[in-house]
Amino acid sequence: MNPDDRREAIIAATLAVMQRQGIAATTVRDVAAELGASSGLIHHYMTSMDELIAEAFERSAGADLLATSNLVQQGQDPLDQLRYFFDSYTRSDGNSGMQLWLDAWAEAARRPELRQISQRLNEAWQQLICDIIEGGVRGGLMTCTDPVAAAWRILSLLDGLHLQEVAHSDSVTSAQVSNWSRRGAEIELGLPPGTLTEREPS
Amino acid sequence: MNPDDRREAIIAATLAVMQRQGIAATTVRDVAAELGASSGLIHHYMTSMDELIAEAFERSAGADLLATSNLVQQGQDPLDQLRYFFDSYTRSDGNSGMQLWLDAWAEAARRPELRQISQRLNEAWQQLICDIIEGGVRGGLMTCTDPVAAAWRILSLLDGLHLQEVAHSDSVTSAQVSNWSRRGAEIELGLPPGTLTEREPS
DNA sequence: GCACTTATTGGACATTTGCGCAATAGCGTC
DNA sequence: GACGCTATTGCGCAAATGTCCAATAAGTGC
Repeated sequence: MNPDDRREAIIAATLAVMQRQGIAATTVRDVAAELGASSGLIHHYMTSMDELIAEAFERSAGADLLATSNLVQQGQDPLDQLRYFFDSYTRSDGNSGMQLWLDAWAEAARRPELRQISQRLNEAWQQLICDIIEGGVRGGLMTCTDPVAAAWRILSLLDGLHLQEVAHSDSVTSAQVSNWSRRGAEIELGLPPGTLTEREPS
Repeated sequence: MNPDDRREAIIAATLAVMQRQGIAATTVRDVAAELGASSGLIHHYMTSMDELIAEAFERSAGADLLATSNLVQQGQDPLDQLRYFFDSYTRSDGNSGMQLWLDAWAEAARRPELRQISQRLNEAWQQLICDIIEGGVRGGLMTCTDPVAAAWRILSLLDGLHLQEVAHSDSVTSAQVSNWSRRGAEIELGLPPGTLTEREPS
């Protein structure tokens, strides 16, 4: 197989294992089994386990960010963009992605490569929200005196609620994450209740 | 040594190792070394590694909750209580406590006993905030139509910001966590800016 | 002093881990 | 068809880990 393709296949297999078992429980042998290849092959392409994990996480989390960013672009105005943002962030396609983030945040203190990636991606998420807010304020659609702080708050609120949902699904449900976070953003930006309500699937 | 004291000593040693190396990297042998005893002794008092970790985490996180709860009691009115709450939650005595929470949330999916404890404690934190809000609404000091949701939002916002501070200290600083979360609560509860500002250390 | 309980030790055991290495297979080039 | 490069294999190694267990030390009540 083409080396580049093989590398991609290894990363994809790693991601599958990571989503199924978590970062800490991902082993070279599991990845090899997922790939249907030998464990030696993984080391032929990757220097170390850490590199493998960091690369796989970046691939997954980066794709999510890009997807959301693209979806936001489709919004007609800042309010519409924010609605798209929440639709994308609170979509309920399993929580494997969020569990990965939980692992990454916890491991960040001890894995420098992973830390760098998660920090960069989180800042990009914040920037995405910040741009929407600044557009909304300019257009007179939103009220906000400190878009940077507000963007961090909205992102942190979402992450904090998602965290509860993933870690303690009995405490906070997926629907509550969606409703409560949207309502929080409405309050934050001086929007009437219901402005950011989820689109009805047609 | 007295069995009860010995048990406490084991838990204290476990906590020290957990804070130094993280939950996932805490081993029985490390705890034994920290204690200056043999590894067999740990298993003589604890059924399993999971129980050991869960108990140590509960001891630490439970003490934090109790301390904050006691401090909140000293507040003269709900606004004062909320101020005490933020003072306690955003105090900067190192982040080892928050790193433990990050580890616990990430591990919750894979360690049922730990999950149960973290869930119970998080619900208690939410309840603490919820009680303050309900008192504030009753007294006409705060505006809030859904105290349960608002309490989850304030807690999640704090956790989400702290998370950024602990995982990516370059992105969000301790002071920003304090300022931004207090401002967020003011917006949430319809309070004038500055109402929840940190007390000046006299 | 003697039996009995319990705290404590130190190491054995099976398993799992990341990683390395010698051997093999596959494929393109002359 | 021979050669050479590299992808790939499969196994082995050393280290680490949770758990268990037989042996010993230390009390403790009679």
